[in-house]
Amino acid sequence: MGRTSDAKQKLLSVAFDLIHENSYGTVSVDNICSRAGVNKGSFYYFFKSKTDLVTAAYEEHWRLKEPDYERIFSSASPPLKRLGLWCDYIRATQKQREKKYGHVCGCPYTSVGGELATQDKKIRQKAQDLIGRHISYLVGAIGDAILAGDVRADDAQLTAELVHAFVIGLLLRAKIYNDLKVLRHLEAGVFALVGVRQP
Amino acid sequence: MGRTSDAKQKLLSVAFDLIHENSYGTVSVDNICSRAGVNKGSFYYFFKSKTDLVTAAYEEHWRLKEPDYERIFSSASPPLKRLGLWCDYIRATQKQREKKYGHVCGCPYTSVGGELATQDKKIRQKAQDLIGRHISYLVGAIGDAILAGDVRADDAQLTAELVHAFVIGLLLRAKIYNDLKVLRHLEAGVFALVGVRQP
DNA sequence: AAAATAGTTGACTGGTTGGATAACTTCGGC
DNA sequence: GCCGAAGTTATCCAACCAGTCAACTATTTT
Repeated sequence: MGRTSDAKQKLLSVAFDLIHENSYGTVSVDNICSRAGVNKGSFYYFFKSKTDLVTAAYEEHWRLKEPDYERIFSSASPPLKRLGLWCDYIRATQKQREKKYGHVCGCPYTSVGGELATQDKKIRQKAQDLIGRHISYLVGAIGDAILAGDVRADDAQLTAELVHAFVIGLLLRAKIYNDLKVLRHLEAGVFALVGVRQP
Repeated sequence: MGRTSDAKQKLLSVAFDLIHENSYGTVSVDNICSRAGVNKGSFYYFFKSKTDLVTAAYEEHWRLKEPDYERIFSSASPPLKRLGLWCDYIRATQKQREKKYGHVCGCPYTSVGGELATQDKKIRQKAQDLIGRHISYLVGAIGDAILAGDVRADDAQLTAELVHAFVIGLLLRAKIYNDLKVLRHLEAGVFALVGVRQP
């Protein structure tokens, strides 16, 4: 009952775009509202603070991405293949965003997580949460690779964390250099970290 | 001639601390001035903008750190030993800053570089510049390791870039998790990336 | 001691910030 | 056809923002 609206969805999507393209600190609630075509009063009807909006926007973003992760990390593919598909997916996503935003923008979760880690507990926790979900997909693939004997690594959780660190680091480099060529050696690094036996 | 002052140095050091502890976006010129005990008029006597201050503060910070890098990467030590010393140095620095700031703060250059990569060209370029100086030390050590046959890697520049990506990624993880334990496996990752032959 | 230089002061500007609010409109269910 | 829930609107605010400025003071050179 009552009237319906797509304002909330619009705010979530615009907030994600604007903050990913710029940064949390340089995007104001006014910016988000005017780009979304929503009044500020409506904004505070749906969200109790800027922090709140951001955590919701990132949660929503992951919700939309998760099916892709399910597909990529499906046990239909052999474990090392899954890691390769994941690398391809990251490159494709970054390429598409570069086109959309006119800039390489790196990893959305760790960008905002890093920016606000020391200042906003809720955002830091949401970043941890989303990172954890990524890592558990990696743990699955790396664990299977270990079982299959494809790989020198022996601790799937630890190795997944190192691989994740490498990938977000490479994405950060790509953002700072504004250059997708930085991502050329994504697989090389990932495979070196898991210790693939023979090319 | 004319009167002398340590206000400029004070501003550089306070700006570095405050921005590293928080972020560029949440630290204002007023914050920096009041913590440094300097009036805003004096600030704009020494620096023409906030951007200007930040690039100068990071340049100054590197100037003070460089002697440590000269020592760590001195060819007096065998190449893999240099990488080990570097990992120890990173952990020690992070530990000391955690104590000082009450928080794990990650890599100062890539934090601010990532925050402003899409928005402030001068800061992005300064970040690239400082990263480049770090990497050239890594290239030296990895190049020597390759010559000595210690390592499976064969392209020092490329490998140094991957190692750097891994390290800034791990530092970002440590910041987001506010936990130095994340850095426990720093060497493990670095050595896996360069492909050390036998433990 | 005068002139030139180097640094200081604090009030000021115009615009923006996150957030609040009260009156209003639109709608589904009865 | 009316009631209450859901969403909208315009306006307001105090705090804060980066940056400006003209008057002032301390120091060194001549």
